[in-house]
Amino acid sequence: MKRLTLEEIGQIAGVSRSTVSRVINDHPNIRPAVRQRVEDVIRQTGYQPNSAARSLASSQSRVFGLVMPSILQSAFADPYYPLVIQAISHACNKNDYTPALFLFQTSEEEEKMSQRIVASGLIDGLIITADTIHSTFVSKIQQYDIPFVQIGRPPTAHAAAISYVDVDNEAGAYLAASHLVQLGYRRIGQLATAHNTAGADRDAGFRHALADRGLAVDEALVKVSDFSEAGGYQAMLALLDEGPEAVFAQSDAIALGAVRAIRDRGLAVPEDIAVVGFDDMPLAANAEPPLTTVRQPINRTGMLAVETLIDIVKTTPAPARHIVLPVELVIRASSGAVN
Amino acid sequence: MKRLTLEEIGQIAGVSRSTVSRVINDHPNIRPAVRQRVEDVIRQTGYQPNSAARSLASSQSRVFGLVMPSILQSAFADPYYPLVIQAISHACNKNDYTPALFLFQTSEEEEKMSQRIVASGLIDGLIITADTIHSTFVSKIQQYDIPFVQIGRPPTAHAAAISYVDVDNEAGAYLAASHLVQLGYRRIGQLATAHNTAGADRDAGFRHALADRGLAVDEALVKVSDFSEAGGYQAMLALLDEGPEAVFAQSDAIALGAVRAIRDRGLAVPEDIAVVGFDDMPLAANAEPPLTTVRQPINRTGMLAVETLIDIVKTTPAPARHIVLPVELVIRASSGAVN
DNA sequence: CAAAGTTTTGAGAGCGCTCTCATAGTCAGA
DNA sequence: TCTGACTATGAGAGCGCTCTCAAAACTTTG
Repeated sequence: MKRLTLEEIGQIAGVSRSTVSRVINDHPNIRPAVRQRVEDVIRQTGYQPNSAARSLASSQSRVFGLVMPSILQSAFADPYYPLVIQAISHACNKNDYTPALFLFQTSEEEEKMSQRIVASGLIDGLIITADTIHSTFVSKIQQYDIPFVQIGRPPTAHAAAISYVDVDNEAGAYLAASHLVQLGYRRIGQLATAHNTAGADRDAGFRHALADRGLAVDEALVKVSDFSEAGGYQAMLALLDEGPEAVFAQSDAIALGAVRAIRDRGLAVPEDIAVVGFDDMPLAANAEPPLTTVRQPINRTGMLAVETLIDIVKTTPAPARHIVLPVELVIRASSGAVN
Repeated sequence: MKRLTLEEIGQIAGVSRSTVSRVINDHPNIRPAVRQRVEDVIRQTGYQPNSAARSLASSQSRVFGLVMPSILQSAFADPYYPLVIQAISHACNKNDYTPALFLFQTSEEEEKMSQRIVASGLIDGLIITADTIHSTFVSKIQQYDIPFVQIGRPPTAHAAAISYVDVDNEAGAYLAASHLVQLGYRRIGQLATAHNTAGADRDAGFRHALADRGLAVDEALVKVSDFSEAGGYQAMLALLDEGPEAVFAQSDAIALGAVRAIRDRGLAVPEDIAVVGFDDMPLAANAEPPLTTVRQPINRTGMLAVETLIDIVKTTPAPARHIVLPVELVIRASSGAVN
């Protein structure tokens, strides 16, 4: 199955290379009959334009890089990332872009790859996620003129200049915490996370909710975890010593770990301690008890990240775009509101 | 930061484009002094060869496609896949290849993309994983001359002609089941899976182990699950009615679901029912109780898949390579062997 | 029906590399 | 010092597209 060229397709269809190129790129001003004829030949031969030649001539590759600058074992264990990857992959497929994956496990790896990513012309734009507050990747990438969008709000200092797609973490946490207050719980704990803006925003929402209802936040009831189930388990064990009535976990994985810890101490959810999570991962609904949680639209997040990036690539230089998607509270048994 | 070309690097270093090209591609027969001078200029300027031009001229892109032909929600929920992706990404980084991600959620998506993947020249080779027995992707791809390796054994009918990297699922299951028999359990159940060769091989190992020790397999004690925690939970619920003393789960996620089901019925692991998993995911060690399981070398699997593919790309046509990696039993508390 | 405009098509250069082939440079041996 | 055998370097074609510009084919209009 020898690979054909534009020239050969043109020969078969009796037109020039240029005309075939016009048909492929959907240019106007082609006689309908000619367009039809060319399209038929393309379909029959299964012709696919050579992407190297294309990107050399047009200087764009239709490849996006999906970058996760600081992937730790524990970070990738969070089922959130596979879902994001899936969403982005789907959005790329739909828009005729190819997603290339760049995961960095060490800073040497990051260092080595950055240069390649930025300067080889292989990549038209970057979607950056799983970035931590202390990461230097974004500031490094900003020095080059490669377009990028971040998933999740960047640290405040840079947020204005960077395009990003985020979910309304603060509102979500506010919803979750308010829910617990309204159910009558007073000693409300939080399983928080560090070094990421999502965690910071969820923390802020949690605090606002309590404050708005006249409750003081007892710092002893706030424990720091990572985003894993195991982290949630450990943090909850510590929290249990403080005798909480309810707990807001910053992710579903953390919440599940918390539930396990609570039960291992011989207590029941929600009878003894109510639990609310965040994310609404598939496993939240299947958990025992089903988890009250804050649903975030991962698919839309991925889709919008890709579409925004396409937009930026087309119109560079463009003002930074900031998209914040709404979230919703999903009430299930773990918070004690339904039985 | 304008992008430089070979020609310009040559000008700065006082040599021709050809010589610079030789330096970059590590050709012999360059005076050490010249090579040094050129390398200095490259380093100082941060020059990166344009990858489109490179692949147009050399007709290879140094991009591999990572294909998951039939990704269901539940399949991707298995923490196994993120780890495989991570391993492959790492191996690609190391070997100066870029991994492009192709996840197909529907067969239309698969259809649309296959042609692009195969004929556009963007991709030098394919790593295929998460393929089911009924998938048609591999047979479709075989009609083209694009090199590929599969992760996991293909169905027997095609296995001989296809290069793959697998782990010794049968031996692992044999180890796991033997372990349970040796501990004195007799009514040993299995939480199995369908439509995948790994599951079939683990099933075979399970049965051999029982047979070798004179135990008959009670088919009522074999329940089919998918690879998710929720699936394991449901299947275990069904299995519990048959009164098993021990259970071999075909994955850690399934095992964790099983543990949850057992406890929900008020029974204890391992006191009432022993549980053994497969995979040795990070969460197996952190589970409560820690999970006895079969460790498979995911990192090596990914690394070998990439290295094998590189080899095949270089030497096409090449005989199919079959690599089967050893696994080992990791004994923890859930099987009742340690307390 | 000719002139002027408009639409459609083709020719040709060029994108930044690789790779072959020819030439310039180096060195040993006579 | 000159010749033959290497080794090191450069020139040039070509990879398969896109895109500009000019020419050809058609329309419209006075």
